Order: sequence, then C-alpha cells, then structure tokens
Amino acid sequence: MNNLKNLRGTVDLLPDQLIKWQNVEKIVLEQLARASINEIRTPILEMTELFIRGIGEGTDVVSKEMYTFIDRGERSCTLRPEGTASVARALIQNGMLSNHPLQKLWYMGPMFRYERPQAGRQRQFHQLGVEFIGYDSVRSDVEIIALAWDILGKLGIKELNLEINTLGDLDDRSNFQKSFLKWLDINKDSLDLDSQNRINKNPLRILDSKNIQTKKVLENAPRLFNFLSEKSHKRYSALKRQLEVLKIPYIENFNLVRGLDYYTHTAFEITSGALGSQATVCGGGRYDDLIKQMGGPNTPAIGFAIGLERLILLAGKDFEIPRNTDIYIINQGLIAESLAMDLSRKLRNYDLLVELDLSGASFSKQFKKANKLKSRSIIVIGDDEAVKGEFFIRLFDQSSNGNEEELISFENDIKLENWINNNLLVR
RNA sequence: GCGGGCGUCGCCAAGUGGUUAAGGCAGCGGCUUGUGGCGCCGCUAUUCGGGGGUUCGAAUCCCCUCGCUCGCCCCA
Repeated sequence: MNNLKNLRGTVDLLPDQLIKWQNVEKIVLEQLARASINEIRTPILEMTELFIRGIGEGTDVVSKEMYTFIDRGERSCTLRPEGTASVARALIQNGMLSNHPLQKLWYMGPMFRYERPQAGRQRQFHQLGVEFIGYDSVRSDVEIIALAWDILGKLGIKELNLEINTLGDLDDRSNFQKSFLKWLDINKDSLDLDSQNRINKNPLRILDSKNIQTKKVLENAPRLFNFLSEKSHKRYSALKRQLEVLKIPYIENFNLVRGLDYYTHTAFEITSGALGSQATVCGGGRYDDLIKQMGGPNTPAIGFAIGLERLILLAGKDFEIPRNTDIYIINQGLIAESLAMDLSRKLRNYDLLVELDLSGASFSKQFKKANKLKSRSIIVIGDDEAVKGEFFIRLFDQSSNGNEEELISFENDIKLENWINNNLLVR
C-alpha cells in the first residue's frame, strides 16, 4: 500500500455508500421544501474571529477543536465547526435582516472539528442545519422541533427521545449564575476535575456533567429553573403544552445545556440509544442574542442541526437499495456500436436508467453483465441488426418468457416509445 | 488529550516460531468468438499496516510507529 492516505477522521464516501446518502438526503430535502424553507450556502472557510465571537471562547469547540491556520495574507482562518455563526454573519453582512426580517433557512455541508474519531464522530462531518430567523413566538420553537422530529420520522427512525429544557434569557442566566458560583465556591472540592476547570471558563456546562459523583453533588445545587422570570416560565409552559397538542413526546432534562454559548430559552436534543455513546442525532435551541452580539439588528432566532453521519447510521436498510438499470444495451460491431451510441442518447430523454456496454466483449459476456446488473430490459444490436437498421428490445427479468421481445427499426421512435411506456414506465 | 481492543488479497477470513501463506465471495479467462441466470475448469498475496530487533528461521515473540475501532471527554 502506498503512503498517500486520507487524513485521520475523514472518509471517502464510495458509490455504494452514497446510495444511502442520496436516498436519505432526497427525503430530507423534500421535507424542507414542503415546509417552505430556503437554502443558504456560506463559505466553509471563515475568519477565526467569527467563531470565537459567535460560539464563545470558553467552549470546547472553540478552545480546542478548531482547524485554524494562517493564510498567505496572514489572516487567521478556520474551517467552520458549525453553521449558525456563518449564517448569522451572512445575513448581517448582506443586509438581509432589514429587507426580510423573517426567514426560514437551511444549509447542509461539511463541518470540521479536531476530535478523536469514534462511532458517529468524524473530524470532517456533515450537518443539516435549519434556522428560523426573526421569529420569537413559542410557535416557532414548536414548529422547528416538529420539523426535526418529522424529518427523523419520515426516515423511519424509531425509538427517539426528545429532551427539552429552558435556559431562560440573559438576565435569568446571570441571576442564576451568581448564586451558582457561590454554591460552586463552597462545593468545588467535591466536584470532578473537569468540572472544577469549568468554574471559571464555562460554569453552566458543569450542570451537564456525566460524572456520577458530580451528578450527585449537583442535586443540591441551585437550579436555573428557579431563577426563571415569569415570562420565561410562561414561555416554557406554552412550549410543553403545544408539544403535547402535537403529540410529540418529550422528556424534561433540566441539566441539558448546549455546548455553544449562544443559546437562550428553549434548548433541545433528540437522541437515540442505537448510536452508542454519540447518542445525539439532533441538537438545537433558541439564540435570541447572537445576531445582535455579532453586530446585527436585534433579531430573535431558533435553529437546530442534524448530524448526517449519525442520521445515516440510524436510517434503515431500505435506503441502501440502488435503482436498477432499466435498459442495458448489448452491442458489437463497428456500425452496431455507433448505432447503439446514438440510441442510448435518444433513450436518455426518458426517465430511465440506461447503460451502454462499451466493452466490445462477446455477446455472452455482455449478457452476463446485463444479468449481473439486474437490468429490467436489454437491447441487442449486432451486425445483423445494424445491416437491417433495427434492434431487439426485450424484458430481461427471470419471470418474463420473452414474449415482450420486439424488433424495432431505428427510425421508429413511436414504436420504441410505446414499448417503453407499456413495459418499463408502468410499474 | 487519556484509556481498552484490533490490523493476513478489493471484501470475509484460516494460520500462534520451520521448506511453496488455507478457504469463501468478488474479479478475470475458458468450457459456450451472437444470446444471460446453473454448473464445471483455470488464474489472481515473493507476502501478512510500516520500521527496527530477537532467532539458523517470524504473519506468528519484543520495541517503536501509523491506522482502525470502542469508551472517557465533547458534540451533531
């Protein structure tokens, strides 16, 4: 084996694997289009500052997972680790927020985080993100959760858990934080090391600790929930009520804190036990202050991201089935080969999967190939046919007895079309 | 960044110190130069992720390294 290899945490998606990706993406894009959500594409490469300010300096993503380098113009550049900051930047920069204060957007593409690869986790991974910009009603929270839930449902993914929480607004959070920091000061010695390190950097994340002992100690800590304003409380209750109306089951998880700093109020995650330790397939929440913080107009927003690698892991085997060849063109001989080429172009006017055999191999070989591909029908053109200006077309599955075989002149497009309509396009 | 497991052909694998590294699938060729699915026959790893060492001798033992994988952490 030579020593040119892909980088750690990156993968080649080969044709066989892409069948599943394409089938899954097709369903997803259909759902997005039906919900009137528009695509936005932003650069994969951004200035580093965007993520530091957008995501938050204290977060793990920014402090230790970014692919950052200095370019030839001595600018600090970063391969995007997530999509929301770029979308916010693009909207601000292009003046989109004054012309179109309300927007529903989606994006899909590669993201980069320098982490140890694991099941469902790559360094280059792919996310589908949806952002509702300018929407502040609880109904937009509900719609976006329902949208994520339904995309996963459309893909036939079962046994999902929706976890929700509210993080309150900035005031709620700073009130809580004061009290929480006091408590941390007294109890820090009983926390695990990771959590102790977070006290100064990102205290809220301590709530989300997986350490069993820390979890136990935290049971006596002040709760963010008790610091919520009347307004935040109402909002959260309304969210729960509406999810119940839609019959979307949820679990309240008061320790659910998103890893990116920009979230406010609603936070949610959709997880699946089938994913192993990387259980989260979808994560999202409200970020009412982000756009303003980044220098834009005061614009509330909510969004989510779905990890496509994890989605592919969860989607069933049904999505792995490729579309079969409809017509395989067996051909041999100088004139026959040129007629076959011409015919194959004509056939591409139909919604059919047509493969022209270019091997020049024996008829027997070409038949075997057609059979291996499970082609639904074959066309045969050899010297005899070429001379007469006609070709055979016939159904090729095992059950057919050859009655559907037809001899058609190269000029007779109508006869060809009729045969196709009767045999291939009716299913 | 820290732990555990693993690394033999494109894929799945046998082999655990001794002359030529099983087998299956796939691929290619033939039986059958113009008609498929079955069957039969043949071909396909000077080499066991890479490098070094131990040994008369290593895929098999030791060291280093790379990669994969599963956890921790973090996240989608």
